Amino acid sequence: MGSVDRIAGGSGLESSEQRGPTATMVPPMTTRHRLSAEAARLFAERGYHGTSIGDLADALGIRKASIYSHIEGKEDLLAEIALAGASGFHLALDVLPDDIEPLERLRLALRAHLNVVDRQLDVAKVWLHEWRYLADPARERFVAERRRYERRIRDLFEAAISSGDLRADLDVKRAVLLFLSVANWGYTWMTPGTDAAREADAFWPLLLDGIGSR
Amino acid sequence: MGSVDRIAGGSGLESSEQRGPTATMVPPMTTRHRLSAEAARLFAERGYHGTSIGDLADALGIRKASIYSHIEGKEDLLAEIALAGASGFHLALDVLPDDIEPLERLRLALRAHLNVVDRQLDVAKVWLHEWRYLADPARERFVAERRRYERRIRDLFEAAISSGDLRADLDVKRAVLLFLSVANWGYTWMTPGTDAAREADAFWPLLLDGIGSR
DNA sequence: CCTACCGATCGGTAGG
DNA sequence: CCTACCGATCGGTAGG
Repeated sequence: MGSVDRIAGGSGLESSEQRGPTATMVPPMTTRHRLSAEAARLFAERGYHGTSIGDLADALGIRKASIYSHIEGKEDLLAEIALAGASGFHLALDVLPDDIEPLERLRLALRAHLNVVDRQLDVAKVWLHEWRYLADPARERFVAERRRYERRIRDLFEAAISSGDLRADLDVKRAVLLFLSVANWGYTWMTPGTDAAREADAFWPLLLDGIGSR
Repeated sequence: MGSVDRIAGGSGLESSEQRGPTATMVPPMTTRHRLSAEAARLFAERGYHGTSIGDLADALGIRKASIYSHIEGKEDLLAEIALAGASGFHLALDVLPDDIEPLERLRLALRAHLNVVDRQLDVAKVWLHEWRYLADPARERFVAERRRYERRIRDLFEAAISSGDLRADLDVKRAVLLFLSVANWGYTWMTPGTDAAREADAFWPLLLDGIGSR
């Protein structure tokens, strides 16, 4: 549980591998960072219950008992990754420009969300599926962060209605669900090479104007 | 593996509980049926790797060794449930009336999909998430069924474009993805009491006409 | 970071 | 459907 506090800005869970010869001066990853990254990768691939501490140790090239010098228990890793996912999505909204129209903000929010899914696919998968294996103090915190995120998306919708960019009679609850459906379903079809901004902009007119012929 | 063939029409996975005093003459559930239903329930709740054969035995009130008189291995159950999910979604499309306009068929397809999610929530969750723990002969069959389902939805879109009900310049690939996003994301917000047809009809104008103000 | 080890539980089998 | 049992692995600890 305690290790959750160790997440610094940027969460350090972006990638578990060093870049190739084109990138220069990338600092070495500490074992603690590699542990987080490998845990995200394995939890995403095999699931939390399908990944053993021994699997993690093998991935790091150390003995499994050594894992416990970094964490107190396996669930620490799940809590850390799930909350890092929440941080990633929140941060993506935080850095949105605020001198633009509400509808434009909403468009950029879709871009931002799909971008996080694409750039942190492992973390996003844990954020979507594995969080439910969290036990209660961490689980409650996670659920609160997720609800807060949904509220922030809803607020963007409300603002765009107030400004007249979206229909005044819009079914906000379901419009938010529609937005989140598209945004979260991205994990199924996005691969590391996907251009998230391009995809978001391709979905945007579908959402805005619909699929109908009129 | 072999037990997959035992799925009859309707799959028998609808519910693990007998009805209350209002329903009459409901035939007793065999242990084999209860095993499937409990497995779907537990796999949906705790995940495939988070559910032990002992958990299943406890849920049925028998010893875990007795489970093996019904299945050859734990994965049989996963294959059976995942493929029962595929059957459920396909069947829902099969029974759609074919003397109606393409766009109306598409609307009913959304109803049908959300209805399956609602009525077989446990099976739908396994169909969405747990299938990936399937090993290869069963996994390939599952993936083929899933692709076939997506193709059927795509065909409905193509037909509705041909008939002029949907825009001729529609981005079909992403429109299908939008449809499936909404349909599949339903598992997160639907509860046993949800009116699936009502929900589908509430999402429909959002999809058709969009959320924009024009 | 290691070796050595713990009790509990895992999926599964033998043989009724 | 049961009792009895299997080797392997689980998360985790002791003690360097």
